[in-house]
Amino acid sequence: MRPTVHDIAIKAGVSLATVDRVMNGRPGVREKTRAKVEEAIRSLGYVRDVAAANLAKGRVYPFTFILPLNDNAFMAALRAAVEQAGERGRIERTEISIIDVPAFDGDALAKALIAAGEEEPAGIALVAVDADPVRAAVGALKKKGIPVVTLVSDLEDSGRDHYAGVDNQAAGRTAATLLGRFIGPRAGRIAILVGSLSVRDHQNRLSGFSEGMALDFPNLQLTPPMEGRDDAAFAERLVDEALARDPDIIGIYSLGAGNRGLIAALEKARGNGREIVTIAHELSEHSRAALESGLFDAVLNQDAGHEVRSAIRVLKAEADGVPVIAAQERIRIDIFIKDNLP
Amino acid sequence: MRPTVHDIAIKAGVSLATVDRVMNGRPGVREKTRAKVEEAIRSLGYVRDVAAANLAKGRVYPFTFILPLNDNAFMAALRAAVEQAGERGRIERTEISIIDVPAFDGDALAKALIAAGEEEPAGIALVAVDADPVRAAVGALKKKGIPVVTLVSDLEDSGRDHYAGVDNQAAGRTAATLLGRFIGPRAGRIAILVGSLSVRDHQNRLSGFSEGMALDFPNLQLTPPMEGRDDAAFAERLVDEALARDPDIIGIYSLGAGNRGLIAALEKARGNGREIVTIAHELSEHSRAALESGLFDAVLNQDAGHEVRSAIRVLKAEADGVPVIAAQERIRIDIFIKDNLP
DNA sequence: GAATTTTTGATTTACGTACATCAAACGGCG
DNA sequence: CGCCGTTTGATGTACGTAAATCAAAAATTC
Repeated sequence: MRPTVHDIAIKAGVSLATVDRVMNGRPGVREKTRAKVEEAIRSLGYVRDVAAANLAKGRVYPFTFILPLNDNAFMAALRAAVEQAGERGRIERTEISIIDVPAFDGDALAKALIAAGEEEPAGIALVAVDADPVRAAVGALKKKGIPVVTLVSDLEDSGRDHYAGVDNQAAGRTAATLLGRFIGPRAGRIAILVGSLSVRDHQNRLSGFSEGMALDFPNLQLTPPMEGRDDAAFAERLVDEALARDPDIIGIYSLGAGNRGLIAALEKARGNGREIVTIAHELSEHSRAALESGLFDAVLNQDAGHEVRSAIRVLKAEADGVPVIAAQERIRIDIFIKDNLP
Repeated sequence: MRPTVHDIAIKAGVSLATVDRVMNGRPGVREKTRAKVEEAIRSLGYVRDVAAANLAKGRVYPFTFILPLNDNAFMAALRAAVEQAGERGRIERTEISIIDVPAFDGDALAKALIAAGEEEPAGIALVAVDADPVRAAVGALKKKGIPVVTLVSDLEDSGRDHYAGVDNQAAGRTAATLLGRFIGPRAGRIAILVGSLSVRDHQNRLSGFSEGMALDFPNLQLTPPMEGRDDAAFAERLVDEALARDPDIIGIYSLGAGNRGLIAALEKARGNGREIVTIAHELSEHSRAALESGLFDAVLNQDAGHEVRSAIRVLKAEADGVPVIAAQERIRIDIFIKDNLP
């Protein structure tokens, strides 16, 4: 059997109460006694039974997720994943509340963070916007001892405990390699469709992509990125026009949301006998269908469910003061082609 | 607050003892009363606090993992993942014991299963070998009410509760698409390196690969599979010879273990100015280096850690009679290229 | 209607930990 | 020595569930 607090007490030759004082950092224990107890803990290999501890504390973990009001498929999936985690949470003693903030608005996010901190939750997860007020707000939360995890989009130099998301620079490079190799030795131009260049993730993807292309595929030239605003109709027109204007476009990298418009444009191109090698981001109903029909050649994906669950695991671990298994928390860049769809 | 058994008792107008009888399927409750209690459970949305229940039961989950004595990198990783899960298990109240069996020996595996069943564990995970005695043994375990999960390699029509592993047929098709597209329109021959054709997973991969190639890449012909026995030196010689014999080989699909020999052969080929597009399985130290140096073009991977953790989650859920989240338990076929290495 | 069986209630203990309270022992100080 | 503050012990309650016991009530049988 695993050792319990009783065993510790006996081994250390003290009472249960003293063990409790040591274990929970309560005052009124002589340094010498504390050392004795800690030695007993070490030598018996005692590990606190977290379930029992939480039961005793009657503890629930109130976590706050701050999500942008951004209605693309990925954000919808992310929100759904958080809500689902909230429902499952009854078993796991988590109580997840969601706070909505306008998308890409650093000041609003910072305000929301501060407000969320007032409630003294056991942890906060946010889809970060790269702005100094946000950084400051996160710093303030950390100073209050509240675990903070960034979700999907990171925030460097903010003191956040963890980033539950993918390396977007690497994602861009991955797209470059796949696109270049799928196209082969042919020369031509590559169109790039972004959501908005004001978003940090997209910037990173673009820079990784440009770097990878320049390095490995001199036969391919990049056209200036088109900002589709994650709006299907608008993106469709942009792609239509680009393809009409430039017959040398043989590949497209779409690194934002709004795949529907792109798909519509590609369908028209195919109707005209033109096949464009295309790589897009985020697996959804639409991008999945596009993979299966051959309109998309590959889709890079970050699993929203994994990200949310990872964020919760990390927040819980931080709240419990338990170490996290880093390998389990690394969010992968998934490559999907028509054959390995889940 | 979430409802407790007390709330159920009050709501149903019965005593705690009766609620307990209903919840744990104990006898001595009239059908009418049982219905009343169940209605109260439903209407209050009661969910049993599993942590508290386990605490009360003093329950530990003794799980048995039956692993083949097979010393390739993947099996080593799998074993390590199981052992690591065993150590973490103290917190999660699992107690994992590992039983070794000779690789690919159906009779030995069946015997081990029966012996493991005698101990009445809370669940059994096995790397299945496709043989009737194994099927029968699994059937017997199920009849005893012991949850059974297949790991890495499935066993159809055996009544196992779950398969924690990838779809190897799909993996083969994925390899075909990647290899064909990386090679492009060139004509040539593809060499295939398997571990052993007596292994079910490899058969499935091969069949998926052949199918995918035949369908989409008529410019590429497959040479008969070489059996490398997962032995580095032997595989190296096989590949050396094949490349020397056949100058038209422009691609290799290695679907087994023993990547080291393949890598050595590819290095020599590169020395002779010959670049072979290569796709292999299982990410390891060596295959990772090969990706980075460009000797491998892609590696398909199943994450041993995910598989083990998934198997444990499922076994625990089965033991608790709790539903599993299917989406979380699906094991992906990971595609790695040099840019998205974890 | 009495005897018997089945169903239900009331109550207790336990799991491993947290937390609070009160008493006792200890130390140093004047 | 007595006083006072600190350290430690003893003890009890709680968390939500499991499991057991014994008594009481209800339903069934003859």
